[in-house]
Amino acid sequence: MDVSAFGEHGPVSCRAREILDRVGDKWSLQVIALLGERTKRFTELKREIDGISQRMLTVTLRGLERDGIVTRTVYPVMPPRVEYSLTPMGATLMDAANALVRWAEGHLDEIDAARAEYDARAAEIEALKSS
Amino acid sequence: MDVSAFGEHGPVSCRAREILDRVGDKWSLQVIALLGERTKRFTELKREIDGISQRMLTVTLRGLERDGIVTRTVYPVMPPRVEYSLTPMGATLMDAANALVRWAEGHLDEIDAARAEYDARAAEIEALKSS
DNA sequence: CGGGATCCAATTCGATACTG
DNA sequence: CAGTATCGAATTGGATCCCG
Repeated sequence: MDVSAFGEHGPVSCRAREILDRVGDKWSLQVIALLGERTKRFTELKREIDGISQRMLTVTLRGLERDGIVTRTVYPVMPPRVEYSLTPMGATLMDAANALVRWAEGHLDEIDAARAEYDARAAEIEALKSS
Repeated sequence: MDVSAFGEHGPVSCRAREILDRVGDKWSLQVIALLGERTKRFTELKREIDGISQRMLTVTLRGLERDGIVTRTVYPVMPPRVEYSLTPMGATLMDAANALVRWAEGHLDEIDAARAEYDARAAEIEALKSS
């Protein structure tokens, strides 16, 4: 197991966490995934991401734009037309995130099982305490 | 660009987000990284993770344990001795997370630069508005 | 030593209303 | 259409105290 990728003892992985804050937040990954398909407009993204509020889509896109992961192109027409797409750096991020997404999909059942067992055991212990 | 790993249109990536919530939270990744080195005790982890409170270390470890990512071994001695280590599944998660951590480390400078440029441009626009 | 329980502050996020 | 602004609810996390 190669631990060095996380840094010697902490500080580096601490820096890495800043990026995980970005990609790991509630919506960024889905936005990146959808923009990986192709350039999309604001409303298009909002329609495709179930449950996101307009506010959070704006906040998420601004954050990704600030970090150089997506580009925002405004066409000065009426009504306004704004298009979002991944930067080259954003595309490489999507590739890296794929490893984690694949892991998640591949272990969902295992995790569900682990949770069920853990919760069952916790309930058992709870039952013992009241007896 | 392979988008299929994120699912057809949303629901799957939604499930995947549950796992990113786990690995992407404030401390899990660092805990996993440290346990990747070797089995460690509670206090050892607390000492090595800068800034973590005892409460959050407990909460983080419980969550990882519930998901079957770490094991918790209690030795019934006085004073108490509790050891944590990665499960086999936890080890594979660490491998997957490495891709993202490497990406983060490799793009920190680029992201910092993008942020600086974005902020500078925002400040410029702000200056224009007040003139 | 390894927590559990509680309280409090900060942050996050959704709903709503308004705008060029 | 694509936002901005504001408010309040919910969540998160730190500090503190206590216990076996």
